[in-house]
Amino acid sequence: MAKRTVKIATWNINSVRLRIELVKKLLTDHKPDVLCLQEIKCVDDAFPLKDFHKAGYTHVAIHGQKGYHGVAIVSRIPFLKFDKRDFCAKGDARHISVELDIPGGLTIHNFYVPAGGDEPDPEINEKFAHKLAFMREMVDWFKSHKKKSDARMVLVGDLNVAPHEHDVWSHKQLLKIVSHTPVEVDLMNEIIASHSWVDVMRLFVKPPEKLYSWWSYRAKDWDAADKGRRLDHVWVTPALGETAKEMTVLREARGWERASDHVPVIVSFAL
DNA sequence: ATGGTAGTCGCACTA
Repeated sequence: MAKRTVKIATWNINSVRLRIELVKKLLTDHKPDVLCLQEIKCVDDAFPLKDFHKAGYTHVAIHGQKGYHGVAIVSRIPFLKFDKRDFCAKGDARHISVELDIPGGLTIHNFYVPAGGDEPDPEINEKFAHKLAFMREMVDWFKSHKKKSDARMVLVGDLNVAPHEHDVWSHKQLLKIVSHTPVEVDLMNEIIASHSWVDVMRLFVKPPEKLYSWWSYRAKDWDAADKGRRLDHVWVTPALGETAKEMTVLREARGWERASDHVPVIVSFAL
């Protein structure tokens, strides 16, 4: 049977309502089959559904929250089911998953991991404690909920951890900065081990080449300073590793007017 | 060592 190309994009949009025109530009220019959004910053009812419907994305799964966080998956491919989980049981909307209606099936998990505040000590910073607990729960949950359909899974999102030396502009200077501390990287590696997840972005851009998906709003000139971090990720289960054919980090999107501080990551799979 | 920017919802919080 002929392989079908399925293009999946992930983007921390930092308010989907404010940046709906940028989202539409991404959909028009790159035509992903599925777009996973983080930080939509609105409740389900306020999600700009009509814009997505007009653009051909008629299948939409939303896990929204007033003002903060929130994730969604919009798709041209129908869903067989969708699910969401309240990690850490505190009412935060940071996870949603769908199963795509394609031969062989495909489950997509979309995560927005807590940023974790500034101080990398869980004893004095409860936001960092929350981040570590969230990641610990990801490890436990992925280990304890194994089923047959897990063979074909994609995990995307803003994981708020830049794990490798070349995922940050200065490994040495960021070792004590939240997103690049050893305790976070260790936990991320435990999550990866839970399903032998494959880091798709790094299949295409090998170290020591730098790879970033986020540049702070606080830099005077983000492009010239280029003090980025790779906080956004696309992982697949081993059965899908060979199916990833193309990967784009849309750096130019950081320069768009009224940009998000994250840029889209787009991967094409031959499924 | 500090402060720099952005978004939402209100005038504090998260990132």
